Amino acid sequence: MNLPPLTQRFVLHFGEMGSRWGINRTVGQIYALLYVSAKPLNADDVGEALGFSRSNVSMGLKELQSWNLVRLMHQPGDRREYFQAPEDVWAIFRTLATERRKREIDPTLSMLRDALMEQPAVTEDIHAQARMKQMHEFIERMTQWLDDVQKMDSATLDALMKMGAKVQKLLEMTDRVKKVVKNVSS
Amino acid sequence: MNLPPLTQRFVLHFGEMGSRWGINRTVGQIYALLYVSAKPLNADDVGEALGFSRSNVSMGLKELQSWNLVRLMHQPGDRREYFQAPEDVWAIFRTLATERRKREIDPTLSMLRDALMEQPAVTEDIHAQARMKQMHEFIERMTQWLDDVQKMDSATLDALMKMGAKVQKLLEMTDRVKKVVKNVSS
DNA sequence: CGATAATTTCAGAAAATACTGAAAACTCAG
DNA sequence: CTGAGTTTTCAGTATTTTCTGAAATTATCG
Repeated sequence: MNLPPLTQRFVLHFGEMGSRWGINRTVGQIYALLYVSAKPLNADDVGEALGFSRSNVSMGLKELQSWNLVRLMHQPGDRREYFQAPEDVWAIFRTLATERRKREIDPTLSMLRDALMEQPAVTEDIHAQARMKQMHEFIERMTQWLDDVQKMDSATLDALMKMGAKVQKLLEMTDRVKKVVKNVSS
Repeated sequence: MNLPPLTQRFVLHFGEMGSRWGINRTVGQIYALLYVSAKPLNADDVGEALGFSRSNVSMGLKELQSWNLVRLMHQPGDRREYFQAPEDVWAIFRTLATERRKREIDPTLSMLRDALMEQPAVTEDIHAQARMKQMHEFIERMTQWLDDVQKMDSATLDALMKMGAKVQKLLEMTDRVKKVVKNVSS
């Protein structure tokens, strides 16, 4: 690996981090490299920059494509495929959220739904089922909220997050306003 | 493994899921078992229920403790340690968020901060640093928001999430109200 | 303070995962 | 259609992670 110092630090860090997620070191490093690169890179560029075999890069890029995390493009007069990460960090985050949900949340929800339909046969399973119900409700609410949030554009989301805890105050205030309006009109 | 059917399905599912997160199968299964159990379990209970060696259970429980995901207790007249998962799913989620942040986000933030202080030496690193700045700002905003949210109690959070997209409408409405108030009073 | 019960550590075995080079498959210009 | 350029597949190897049993450590009872 022979990268400029800042890039190298970033790439190595994401390699390590990758393994804490389900993603492996190779994939983490490839994504980090694409993320900081000014120009799209082809598989050979990536392999050379990171010191991976060509086939390993191919696997890694395939994985990233399956996550929708890289865009594939072509340069005029060059047959090779070039890859780049999206510019917008918000967009990357959204993709990540969508994909993780598809892989982790949805299967869990479906398992829970199935389990909730069954009639528990033994005492222990009665309690277990009650616990599953709690978890199911929690996840349903969480994903419903995520759906709502995903529909907003980046600007609105940004505004909402900047408000942070103030949303709570807003909630209370709105409550008071509503009451006043009601009193006046009646 | 000899568990009642619903419990078994749940436990196996979380074992598989565990490996998609950084958590390994054993730890996933142990947590699932504790989560659905009506009573606290000791290490032998767990080992027998899941068919793991005593030492493996010990490792798994230690891991879960380091994540603050289990509570340790004692039964009167019994020397063994008993473990249970918290009742409140919200609380579990919060712990998970806190811990993942400590392990994944904070180190990344600190790496990014360091990298942003440096003077890039080559052209590529200038662009790389700009990208890191974007990521840093995004994560800062995200974690600030999480901090705010974590401070709310479960009920408020629940209300907020139920509103979902309506928060946006609320935002717009409040804007109008403010303008009206301003007009009236001037 | 022993003796006993319970937990933890740890070296090595077993299993799972990642990585490579070589070969196969695909793509496209001529 | 041919063949050079490119990407993908895959069997075997290397590496990492998980798991176990035995031994060491710690805690508690009498």
